[in-house]
Amino acid sequence: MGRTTGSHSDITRPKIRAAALRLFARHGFAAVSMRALATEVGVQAGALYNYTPDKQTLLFTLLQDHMNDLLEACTSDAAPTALERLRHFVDFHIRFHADRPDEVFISYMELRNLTPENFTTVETLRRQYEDRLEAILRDGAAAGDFAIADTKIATLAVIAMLTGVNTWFRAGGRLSLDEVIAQYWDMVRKSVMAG
Amino acid sequence: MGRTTGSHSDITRPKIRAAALRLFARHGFAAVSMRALATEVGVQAGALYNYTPDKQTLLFTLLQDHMNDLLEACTSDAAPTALERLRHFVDFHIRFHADRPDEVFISYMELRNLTPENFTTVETLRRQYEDRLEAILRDGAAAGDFAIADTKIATLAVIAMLTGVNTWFRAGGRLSLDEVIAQYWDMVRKSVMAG
DNA sequence: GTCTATATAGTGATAGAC
DNA sequence: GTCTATCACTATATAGAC
Repeated sequence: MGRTTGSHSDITRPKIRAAALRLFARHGFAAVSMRALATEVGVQAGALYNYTPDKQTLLFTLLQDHMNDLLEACTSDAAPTALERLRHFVDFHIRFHADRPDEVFISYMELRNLTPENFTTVETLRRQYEDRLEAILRDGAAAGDFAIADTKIATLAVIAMLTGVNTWFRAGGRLSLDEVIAQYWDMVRKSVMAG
Repeated sequence: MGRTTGSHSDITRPKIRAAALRLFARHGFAAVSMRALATEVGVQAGALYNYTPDKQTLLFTLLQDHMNDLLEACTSDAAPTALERLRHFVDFHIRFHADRPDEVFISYMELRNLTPENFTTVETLRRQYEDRLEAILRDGAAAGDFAIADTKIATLAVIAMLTGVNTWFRAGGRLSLDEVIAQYWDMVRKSVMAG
């Protein structure tokens, strides 16, 4: 391939992505204008449309990519027991989400700003992630290690608890991420354990 | 007092409140125009300004009222043990929030659309509510009934888990609210209990 | 208290020069 | 690929008639 002869695509595209994540998380999708986004990137508003057909697609791409990253990173743990796989899930979930506060925030707050079709797509991916945890809980319950009345509710309860870390955790704060994970693991483990 | 001679204040004010709650929850504060709100109420846009000085104050009032209602309803339980007070808190929290899905949704999603001063006010009220739960957990830990590494983290973990019910629970669904509360109480109780 | 009309500013998206 | 300029529309908030 020849030179890019002045193309800024490789530079501008990631800058748009980073600026959109930051601004959408800070002010909300509806409150961020394409002009404000362009200013943050350092281009004029019209130039953004070389990278996205419209504002909606820009939001959808951010959310879809985030969910795909999550599913790809959430590898099935090879551990033999459900308890060990649950421990791995808790550790993974907190770490992965703590690393991407803006993506996580937008993924929860801006779902209602997706078109119905785009919402369905993202929702399907989210459901797949929940199913990974539910499978662990069901296995543990079947083996008699866990005492869970309803695995679906337990799944949602655990994920809500773990994702809640993002609302307050800041690196360099009173507690390290390892300490936080240790306490959440203690609480999650006890909450599902049998007698 | 005399007649209201044609005043619609007693009718229009609650209609504005109800319409704002519904529309802000459905589409987001920034995405709802004063015109759209007026249409939902059944008046012209200008008439709304007889009831609120601006859109920001309208949002702030909704959130502030919600937090005040929450703090007023969350009466200190007279139960002697921390375990019983915790059980009361779990039951109260889930029921109160299940009754007000729009208020709860807006209170979490639209905090960033408050001015800094208004945000601080609402945040202070939210902190007071968290303190009610933290006091229970601290008492239980001091009595040796609970095994909690850090009461602040445990407080946030439990509240995140309980509030998560609102993201999926719908009256008339597979499970009754009583069944849901029973399972969440089981998980919360186990998660904080000692040995 | 509600209306109509309006001031002032901003919106997403497009066209065409370079 | 980015720019300038622009279209068609919408936004919040206000003024004054009734």
